[in-house]
Amino acid sequence: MELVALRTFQAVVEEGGILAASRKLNTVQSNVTGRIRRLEEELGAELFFRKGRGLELAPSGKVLLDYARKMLMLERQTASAVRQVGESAGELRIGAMETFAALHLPSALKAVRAEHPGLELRVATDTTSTLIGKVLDHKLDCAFVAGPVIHPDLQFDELVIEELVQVHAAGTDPVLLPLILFREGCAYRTRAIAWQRAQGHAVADAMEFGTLEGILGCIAVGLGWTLMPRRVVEQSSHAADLVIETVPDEFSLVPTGMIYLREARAMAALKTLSDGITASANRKR
Amino acid sequence: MELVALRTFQAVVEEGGILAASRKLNTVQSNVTGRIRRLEEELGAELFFRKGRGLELAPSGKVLLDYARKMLMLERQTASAVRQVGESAGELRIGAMETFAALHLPSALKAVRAEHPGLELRVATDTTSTLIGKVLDHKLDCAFVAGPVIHPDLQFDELVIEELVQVHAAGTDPVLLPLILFREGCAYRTRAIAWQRAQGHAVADAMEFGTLEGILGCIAVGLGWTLMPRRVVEQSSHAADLVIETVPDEFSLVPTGMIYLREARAMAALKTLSDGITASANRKR
DNA sequence: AAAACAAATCATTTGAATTGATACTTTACT
DNA sequence: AGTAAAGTATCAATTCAAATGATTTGTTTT
Repeated sequence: MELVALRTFQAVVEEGGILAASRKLNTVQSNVTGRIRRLEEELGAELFFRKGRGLELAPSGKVLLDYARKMLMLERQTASAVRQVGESAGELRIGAMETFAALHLPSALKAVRAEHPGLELRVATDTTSTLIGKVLDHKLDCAFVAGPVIHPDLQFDELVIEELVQVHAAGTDPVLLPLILFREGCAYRTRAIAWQRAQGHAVADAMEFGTLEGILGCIAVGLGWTLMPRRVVEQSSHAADLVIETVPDEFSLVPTGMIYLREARAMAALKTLSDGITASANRKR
Repeated sequence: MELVALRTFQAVVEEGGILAASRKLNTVQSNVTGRIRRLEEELGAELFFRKGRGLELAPSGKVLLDYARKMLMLERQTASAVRQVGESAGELRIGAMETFAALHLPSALKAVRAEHPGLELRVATDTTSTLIGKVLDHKLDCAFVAGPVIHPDLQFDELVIEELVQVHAAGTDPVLLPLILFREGCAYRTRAIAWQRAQGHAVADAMEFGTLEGILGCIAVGLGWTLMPRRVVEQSSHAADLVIETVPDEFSLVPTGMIYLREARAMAALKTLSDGITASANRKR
């Protein structure tokens, strides 16, 4: 099976016919007919029902269409990922949860810049689950996420233990307010919900929000409450308006660390980076 | 990019050289050299470092290797999935959680057999998450899983609400015993753990076990406790030795239903099947 | 220095995919 | 019914990209 065949097949389905597909693919009709026929021979399956004029997708075809889409998607990803490696030589692509980026990255990045002056640094913030996927796909060289992460291809080095606290505005009662959280996949989300359950509170409708300062701003004006690392709240520009409540250890303590592919390039820079994190964490303690 | 190129690339990496790869692929050395060179041109990346005699995988190559493996894996899956469709004409492939299979399937299958006499029935038991994957990959026509399932390509029809109860052996204290559960991905697992947390109990080390009767057997001799649908326990051959404790609604009630691809073939048989389930559930109530 | 091994290069060949023309089938219109 | 239009299948001729086999270049090993 070759990808040309799958590209052709997909075009026929999407254009609704062989002639239309041939135009889209800049080739002639007989060519498309032939490629489809060979694909059918190879798979030993009838992909289309021939109806004199026009085709109708057969059951096998529907199945193949799903897989063809996956493969062609993967082909595009492959090409872009491999090209990126070249472009990202001398580049360190770092991912981090937004809270982590705000709290720990700045000083650590300074250390990396000092030790590896030629290295360009890129930082992308996202949720833990998305970051894990991006590291696995070589889209990022490393990422700072809530742990523990257990995966055969990934190394997880625990660096700090983050203390989550409950935050709400002065003069409001969090029990009555909705939970405000990052979008789907946020590692603190499950903690917040588990804690609520444990307290016997129904979980109030959770709002989702994209940015850290945005969440704290909403909370400061009394729109809701959230669970967030203590130091993030203390550093925030809204700190004056916010009330911090401690949370039992089993819900509050989150091991947080760096993940990277076990067979990583740029090991030296990664070491500098993680050392920078632990150094700055110790200074703050 | 074509799959021959990726197959060649993979062979070179795995055999550790172009000559060895050429032998494996039943072709000549210059051929392999050419395919690799063209792949490098197309991707605009150096995949190997040439060291006079022998090659060394370059960073871009490492990335490509990961993706090549994924694609070639997907190619095999594609071929087998498409071939299966042909073979499985006149076949209904059903997946179910083991508990569900024991409890609800038998009578429903009888109904299907009566209405569609020619249809061959296959049943595979697995965990909810695995079953979802298999339905998405067209490996199964439908599956009975713990809901709710929210996915753009899947239809989830809720059929029954399962009541989970705590089970342990007469004369034992479940608080002191380990939790016994199905393997990773079991939908009742998170329930059991959430409930334990809510009660303020530490979650005792969970044991994992493959079969339903196996779990109940272990529990009957006092090895642990578990969370399981009430009717399964009542029907079990070990029922006499087991003690049932009710669990608060928010942890015990599990919406359970049938999933299938929105664009499913064999709609008629699926309807018969789900009707059979609801009919038998009503009879039991 | 010679032998052995591995990869790159290149002229030549081969064959699988493409082309272009033609035949066939259904649908739409008069 | 008759005809035009639109779509697909088939097939001989062609083409071009990939495969071949021999040669060259470079690196280890002895």
